[in-house]
Amino acid sequence: MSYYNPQIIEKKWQKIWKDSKTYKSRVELSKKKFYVLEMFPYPSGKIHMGHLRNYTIGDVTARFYKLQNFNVMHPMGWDSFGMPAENAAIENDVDPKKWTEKNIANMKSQLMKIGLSLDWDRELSTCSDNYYKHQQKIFIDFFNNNLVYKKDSFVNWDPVDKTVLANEQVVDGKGWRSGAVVEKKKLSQWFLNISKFSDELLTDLESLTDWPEKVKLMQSNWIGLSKGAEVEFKISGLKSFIKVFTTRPETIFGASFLALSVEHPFASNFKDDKKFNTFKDTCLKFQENRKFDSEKLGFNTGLFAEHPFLKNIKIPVFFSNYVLINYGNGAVFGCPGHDERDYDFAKKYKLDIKCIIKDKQNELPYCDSQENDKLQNSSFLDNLKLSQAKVSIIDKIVKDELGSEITKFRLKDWGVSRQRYWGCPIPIIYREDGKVLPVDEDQLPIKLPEDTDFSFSGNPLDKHNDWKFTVCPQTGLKAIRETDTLDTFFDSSWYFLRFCSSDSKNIPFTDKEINYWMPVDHYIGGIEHAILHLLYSRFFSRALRECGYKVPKEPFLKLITQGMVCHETFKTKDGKWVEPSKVFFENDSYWMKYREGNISVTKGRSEKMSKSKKNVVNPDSIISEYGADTARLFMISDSPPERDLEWSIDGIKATRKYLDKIFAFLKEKLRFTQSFKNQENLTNEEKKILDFTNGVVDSFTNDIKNYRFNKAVAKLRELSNTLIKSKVKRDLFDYSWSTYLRLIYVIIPHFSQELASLTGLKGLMEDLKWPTSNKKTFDDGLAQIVVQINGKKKFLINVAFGITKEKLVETIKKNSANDDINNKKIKNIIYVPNKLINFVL
RNA sequence: GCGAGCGUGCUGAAAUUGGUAAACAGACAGGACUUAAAAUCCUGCGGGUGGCAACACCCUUGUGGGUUCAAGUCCCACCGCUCGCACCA
Repeated sequence: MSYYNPQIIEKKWQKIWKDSKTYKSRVELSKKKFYVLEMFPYPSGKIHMGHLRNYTIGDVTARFYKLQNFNVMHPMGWDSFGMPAENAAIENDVDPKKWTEKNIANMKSQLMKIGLSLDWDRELSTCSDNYYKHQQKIFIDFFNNNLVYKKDSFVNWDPVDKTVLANEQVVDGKGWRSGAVVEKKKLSQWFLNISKFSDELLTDLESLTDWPEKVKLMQSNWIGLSKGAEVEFKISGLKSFIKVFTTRPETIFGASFLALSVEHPFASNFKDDKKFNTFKDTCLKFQENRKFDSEKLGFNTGLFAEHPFLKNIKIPVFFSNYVLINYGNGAVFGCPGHDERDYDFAKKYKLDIKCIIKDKQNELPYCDSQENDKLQNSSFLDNLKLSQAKVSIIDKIVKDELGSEITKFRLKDWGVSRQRYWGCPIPIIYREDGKVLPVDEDQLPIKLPEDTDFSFSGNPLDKHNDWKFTVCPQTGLKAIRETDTLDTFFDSSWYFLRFCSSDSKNIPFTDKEINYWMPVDHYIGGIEHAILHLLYSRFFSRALRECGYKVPKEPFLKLITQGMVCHETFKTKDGKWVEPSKVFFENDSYWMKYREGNISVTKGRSEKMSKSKKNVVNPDSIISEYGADTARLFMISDSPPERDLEWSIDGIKATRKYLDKIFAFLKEKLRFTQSFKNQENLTNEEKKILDFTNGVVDSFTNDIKNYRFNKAVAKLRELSNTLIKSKVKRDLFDYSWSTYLRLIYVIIPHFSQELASLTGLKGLMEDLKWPTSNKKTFDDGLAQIVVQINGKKKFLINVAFGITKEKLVETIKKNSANDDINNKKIKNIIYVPNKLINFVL
């Protein structure tokens, strides 16, 4: 009979924690704060393994720092606007709000069962007007500070979701959620002025010393700085100038054509040209579906541009598909000698290919230049090194007022308009006199209407006349509400601030609370948010500061990006995925039961759990069958957090077995204690056990601090293995096992608390704080030394600690069974004190 | 194409940052208990050679080279995998 019954004890302790508000957090100025945050979930209705892993990692952290005497805040909320709710409304005729609330209730009860040390009093939900009224205020602040603006623009239109996508939400030309091929559509959109902070967002990455390098690099690439110059080319016979951006202005004497994007403003000169319009359509299609190097297309305008420095040189002007409107100026000068793309283009259209770098005539296109390369055929730049030439050409460009030195960023402003119902309404009205005005703050929140018809395609708000038509309260003039809603990334860009003041009624958050709790000390979530969510949040902090809010520039001090939860996959011969639980192994191959017989299946690689690959395991059923503590312990013992975790039901079973064993053993034998006083008269074995226990306290503490949870667990298992086998006196037994329980508490709190309570602890483990080690209590005066010959380990020897090299060599020679040391000539002896000695023969 | 990271037993991994490779687990195999199975416990588990045996010796961190008394760890080249960006001017 198993003594260990997680179903009962987990419920019991969860109730006690809840009733006694154990995890409630308040500002306490006298205590050091610690803000632990896991990325809040979208309430899909069910938690998945990724959640379980994420929140377990966060919970171990939160409990650990709490016991280390920090004032810990560990909140949870819901990223609850977004398309699944609206899709449910369209498909199943349910109210998005009710649908969402039901999902939240469901997921919350699942989260409760994990036993997380969350402060539920701070719970927030982005779709509640209690949250989004503050968000609307923030939007208005942004509006009044020129951080948001409206512009007509071609947008990425997702024909399946019928909405606009941000550039970042387009992956390989397809919608990030729907997977549909994205189309271009012109709409008037709200944009956040994130590019205003490009420079800052980039350089401040350096200050994020506790972020993974990988994430910083991804952000840095995304912001995409390039330094160069803008140069103007005059079009012969016209008054027009074409401004060109280049990172290699020193190659300007190699220019033999101009290439413009078909979306460049200059194209308006050809808007009635049928041939051009056909060409433009072709180019846009090419650009949308590009995979690798597509063919370069050219449209010769018949016009020529004047070279800024060579008055008698005229170069042809083309439109081409290889020049993109959304980078630089949408126009380049072609330098085919030293740029592969320009080279391809020039070859195709038989344009001049000039070599302007010395001795490279036979290596064209010569693109990656060397430090010592010098220029030729370049007028006043001849014989200069490229780096020198760059400086002098920029000087000249500036002096002659032909252009300027300039830095460009890849980062574009963030389009936040969504033609959707289930999002935060944008608090703007369009008055009949043409004015675009923010809603008065005393009218906030602008709530979503609840009687909405979802039977049309497109945006339901746009069709909801009662809601849409309004009047301006100041003037009484008729007005129309903005019917677009905000991108949900807007919602998640400041929720961590709101957690600090979740009950603040009139303002989003208070200075006092922000000042105390922010920044988030440890932020834990998936690597998939490395760019978007984190970059937007960093932008929000800066934008809010411009509006007068006192928030830190960088919201997240330390970032932990957890890996995915993976599971094996199986496929039938005709390529259908098969649930791993249906597969069995027999006669050296894998089979699945199918009607009467078995069919053979092949094992694929382990992949991220996903419905489509049928390799999902539901954490809720694992928790009800094996217990939350088993699930928690398994989630962190196999792999370090940032790496992918391989799901294994055998691992779960074995973890449960281990807990069963320890529970039954300790329940009978342990008397819980916090101290061990009687240190005299210990046997050598007992001394070792005591030292080992203390050593584990240190290593475990360090491993948890460094997010090496798997090592922390290994060390604890080593301790329990040792303790089970050894016979030590009662006091020491109690002390070592109690220490074990106090450490493992942060991982499996119900288990540990229950055992401690059963064996004598009155009260909560929470109140005991973290165990301290007494460092090395005993010293047997010996050092174990590795004896090597030519760098290879031969044997170990125990000698007095601190022994000199000479004494050690003497001892080894006297006792050594290895003839080589005594007989062969020793060339050299390397001695690492108290550790290792190497005889070089 | 550019950038980053990784490569250790059958598997997940560890190795105090240049000093005993494989800690801790999982799978598997053998044994004990049992009429039997499950559960539980014990043992083995990188490869090779020799030995009845306890054991001894040798090899082993993707491949090849280098630095060093000493390399999984540092350097160079190659192979393979993963991720990010990609006609970015």
